[in-house]
Amino acid sequence: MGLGKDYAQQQCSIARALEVVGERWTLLVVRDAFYGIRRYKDFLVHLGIPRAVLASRLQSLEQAGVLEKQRYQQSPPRDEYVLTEAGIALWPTLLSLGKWASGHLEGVDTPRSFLHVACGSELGAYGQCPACGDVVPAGDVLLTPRAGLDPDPENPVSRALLTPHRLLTPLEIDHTSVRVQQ
Amino acid sequence: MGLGKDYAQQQCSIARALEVVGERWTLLVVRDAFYGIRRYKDFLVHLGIPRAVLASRLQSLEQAGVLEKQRYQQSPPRDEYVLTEAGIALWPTLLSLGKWASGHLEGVDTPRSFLHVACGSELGAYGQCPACGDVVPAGDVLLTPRAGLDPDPENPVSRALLTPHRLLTPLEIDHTSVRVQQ
DNA sequence: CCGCCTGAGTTCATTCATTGAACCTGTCGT
DNA sequence: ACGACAGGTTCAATGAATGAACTCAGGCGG
Repeated sequence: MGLGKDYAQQQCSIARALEVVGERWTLLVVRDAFYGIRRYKDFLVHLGIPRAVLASRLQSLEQAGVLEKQRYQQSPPRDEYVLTEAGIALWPTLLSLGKWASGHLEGVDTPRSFLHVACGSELGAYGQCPACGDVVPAGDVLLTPRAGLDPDPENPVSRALLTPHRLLTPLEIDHTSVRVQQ
Repeated sequence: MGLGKDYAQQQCSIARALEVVGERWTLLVVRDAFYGIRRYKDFLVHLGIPRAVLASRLQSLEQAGVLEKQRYQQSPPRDEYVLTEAGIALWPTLLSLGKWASGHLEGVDTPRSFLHVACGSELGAYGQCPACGDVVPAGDVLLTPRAGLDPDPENPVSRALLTPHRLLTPLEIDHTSVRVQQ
């Protein structure tokens, strides 16, 4: 991002965080990684992001240690992008952003719930489970669509997200008859 | 920001949040507002942001209901920008961003601590006080400089932030002999 | 009353980033 | 041999950010 070489900024950890995840599209890529999206094409289809920008964001997230490339087939060689431990640690940030928008912006409905997979209760603002009281790790969060979610039926990734789904587990996507027109 | 008219994005609360606070500089303006900065000139001096960009960000934050203009003198008429309740609700997001950078990025030291003003203990990742156990509201957080913080002595806002300071309370800034050269 | 100062912007040319479309590359199935 | 496919790169056009200069209204000192 390059906020300049100013002292105040380089020293502030919030500014440093924003240099890594503050660019346009970056946090949406990370969100999708939590949702179980792992492949270039699936990010492309789900986000509607220009190919060059996606390639650039995946590369900088990898360099920052947020995502990691993992080979999922040898030939042709294909990699998928998986959240590292540092990437998974962004979960509270993403959750609090989402909770903020649902609670404080006009006209934002909440088309998905984040539930504690063990007990089914909806997470609080800090990611804690109101029933158990504990902070729920991202892998134990169940992403569940709610009434009002209106996905693009042409979009196989949106369709796959209609099924309740644990964060971080790979999404099963039906790629038959999909053209990426971009 | 305008991420396009895609359904998946418009419906996702994280994407909606990013449309409001996801642009370059925006979250740093909000951070400074938590630090007690309220005036155009002080944001300018502290952030080193271009004037036009600052004016545009302050305006969109006001429109989004994150900041509110308050008149602090009648003549000449001067306003300051103060966080609304919705703006204050961004505190968990900012804190988790900062904690993430300190904990998971290379070479990020933590030049400031966030302490619970009542007991002096340092906040955890979710803004909770490890001693009291409760989540500390932003107004009860004491921002404290730590060893290694190396402010620009020419910058009166950086200087003012050397004193431990409660979030959200206006910063007292010595404006004598400051030139804004930009 | 005059000229200068201050805070809070606006204007504008230059530079930089994003966009969308087209193209490229290695491999596979047929 | 041929097309499809995943995962990119290239490139022209557009839009946003930058930094410097300018504006404007209201004090203030002399």
